[in-house]
Amino acid sequence: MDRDGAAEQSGTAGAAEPRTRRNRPTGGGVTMEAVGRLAGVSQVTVSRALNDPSKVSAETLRRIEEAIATTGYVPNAVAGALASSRSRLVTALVPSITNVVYSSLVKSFIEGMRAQGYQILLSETGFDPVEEEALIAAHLSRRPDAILLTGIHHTAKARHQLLGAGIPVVEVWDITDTPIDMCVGFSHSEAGRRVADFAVESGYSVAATVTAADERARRRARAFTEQFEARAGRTVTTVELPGPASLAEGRRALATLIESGDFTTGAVFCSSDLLAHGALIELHVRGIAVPGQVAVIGFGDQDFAPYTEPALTTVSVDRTELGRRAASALIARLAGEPRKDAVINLGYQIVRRGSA
Amino acid sequence: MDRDGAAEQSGTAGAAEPRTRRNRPTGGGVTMEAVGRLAGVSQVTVSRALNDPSKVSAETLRRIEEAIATTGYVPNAVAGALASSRSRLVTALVPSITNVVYSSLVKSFIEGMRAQGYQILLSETGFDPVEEEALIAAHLSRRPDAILLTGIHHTAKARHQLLGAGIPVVEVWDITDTPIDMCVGFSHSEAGRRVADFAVESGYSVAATVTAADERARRRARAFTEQFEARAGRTVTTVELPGPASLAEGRRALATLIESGDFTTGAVFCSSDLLAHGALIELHVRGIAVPGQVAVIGFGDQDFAPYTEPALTTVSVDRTELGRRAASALIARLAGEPRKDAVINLGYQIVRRGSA
DNA sequence: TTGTAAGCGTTATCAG
DNA sequence: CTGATAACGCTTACAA
Repeated sequence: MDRDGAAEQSGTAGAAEPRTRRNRPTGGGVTMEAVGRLAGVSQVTVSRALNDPSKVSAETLRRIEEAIATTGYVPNAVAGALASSRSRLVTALVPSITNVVYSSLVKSFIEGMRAQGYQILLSETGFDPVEEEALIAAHLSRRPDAILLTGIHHTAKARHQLLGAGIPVVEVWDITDTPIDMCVGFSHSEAGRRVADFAVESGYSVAATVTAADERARRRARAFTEQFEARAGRTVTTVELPGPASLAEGRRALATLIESGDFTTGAVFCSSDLLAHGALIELHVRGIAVPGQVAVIGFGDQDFAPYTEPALTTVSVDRTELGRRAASALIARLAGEPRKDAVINLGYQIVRRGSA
Repeated sequence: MDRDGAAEQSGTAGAAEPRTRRNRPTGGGVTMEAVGRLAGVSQVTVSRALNDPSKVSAETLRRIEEAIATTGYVPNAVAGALASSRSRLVTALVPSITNVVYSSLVKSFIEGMRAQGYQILLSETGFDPVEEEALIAAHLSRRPDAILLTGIHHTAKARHQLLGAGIPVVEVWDITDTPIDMCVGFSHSEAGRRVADFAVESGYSVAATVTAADERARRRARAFTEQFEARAGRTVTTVELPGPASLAEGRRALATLIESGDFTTGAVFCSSDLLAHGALIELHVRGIAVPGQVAVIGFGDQDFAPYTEPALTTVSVDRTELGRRAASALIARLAGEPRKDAVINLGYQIVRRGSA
């Protein structure tokens, strides 16, 4: 079979058609038109064959499929989106793509959306609302069918543009009574408070927090501190890191805490498991018994948490479920279903292991 | 100022224009047309104001900017891409987005591309070439200006479609003399061999490998094994995991190795730092001296590697630089520069710390 | 079952 | 400096 069927057909087409604006530069794209010509049908029929094969006769379908195979045709989703005003594209904004907490959430979100034929355009805001605003505009320019945002705090302009876009929006990893559209997450302040309860009830009368530069983490730490101070009547020592969480920062924070002399025994609530793991290592190196002298509580329940030494007591949030629920919330809206549960609280769970 | 300027203008426009096909459904999108009407200029002038302000008078520009602000206009990149056949979109495919090794690489790639105005459509292949093939087709349908792939092994159909797309392609995290287009990475087999040299020269005469389900990791392990056996004259014990690397799997693998009795002393080469860290923990729990009785070597030099106990000896690959170079390679091509270095070998570095 | 025609919101070309 | 006008490659009526 002739590899270059299109060229052959152009002869068939006959008389000199007026040449179009662009001199068909690189072979950049086979069109439905070309596929149709090769299959002996019109362009629309090819469109139908692709979008709803039941509307095309078996024989025609076969010829079209053959033509697609020989031309190596790849549908142009850009043109499709413009014509139908449905892009089958969904946008997602997360604070960090290298942080498993977010990437695992996004992973299950992507899987959920992909199962329905949606592709995901992902960007990272770096925890910065201004950056987020710029990215929202950039994403909106691609005319996504829906959008996922992390957190509930966005600039006024961002909210305005989101509302103006008229598409379903889901905010995740936090919770509010007044979402832009929909929301699936949990309460960070409540989680912080409950960890304080847990610490108090576990018998710790002294506490410290180690918190990365993340508004939600700070909110947890603040709630923890208030509750712990209220119940234990002791001031909580606070360490706020200037940057993101890491094992190294966890070690350093514990070293600081211990060496300062302010904190020699008690419970440390870290804003992430990574920090907590670092804390564990530093304590081990210094020969400080865990949880005997110092207890450590993490946040996130990352997959390594059960395997640290001792195993990490932490707060578990089902990120996979969260991503899944975010996806199905959007999918329901995209399918035209009326919005039912605008706010879904997935909660969290304090998992007691060896470290506290 | 009237919020709904467009409506006001439609009165100005005068007589009944023939209504278009769609009844302007949701206010889904302000157009350049609408902005132009409000600013008292034509649609093309708005386009110019946005793409090349120097071609528009200062006064006109001001009025257009005002109109954009009051209408909340967001450019339609879909229409723009169709008209210009440049999408300003670049596609990236990685095996896993939750694995820092890849996400950190992608992060710096994204930053590099974004600086030039490109957005990145990211998907995860799950280490599966068939899945990758499907994703390549899906991505190509968005008509990206360029594409980044992880690794050098792709299905024949994928290669064919990539070639047909006629866009710059960069393959990363591996190396070959025959890239689809360009390639930036390092040699996995060479790295494996050099780790074997390192182990032999460090005095270990017994070795084992623990390897996750990743073709490149296996290639490193195989090269390590061959070289070690050749130089030390001893068979290398091999543990191949069925799934991805994790701290848990690292612990388990070491437990298996030790309990089998085949391996009581020597060096263990793990296919990732995560596995190595798990190994360290398991050895610690069992009271086995590191590196005295068992030495551990990781791969990747993740940020936690210097902070494990003992600090992890591992193979460092500059992923940030890799992502950056991949971006600049594409950007150069997109700017029309001729391809210079089609293959860039960034190498790797064996970092000796405490564990081996 | 298939085809024709119009239009999606831009950019590129060509005039003025 | 500004404006018509023709594409870009599809999808959606509407007709045959």
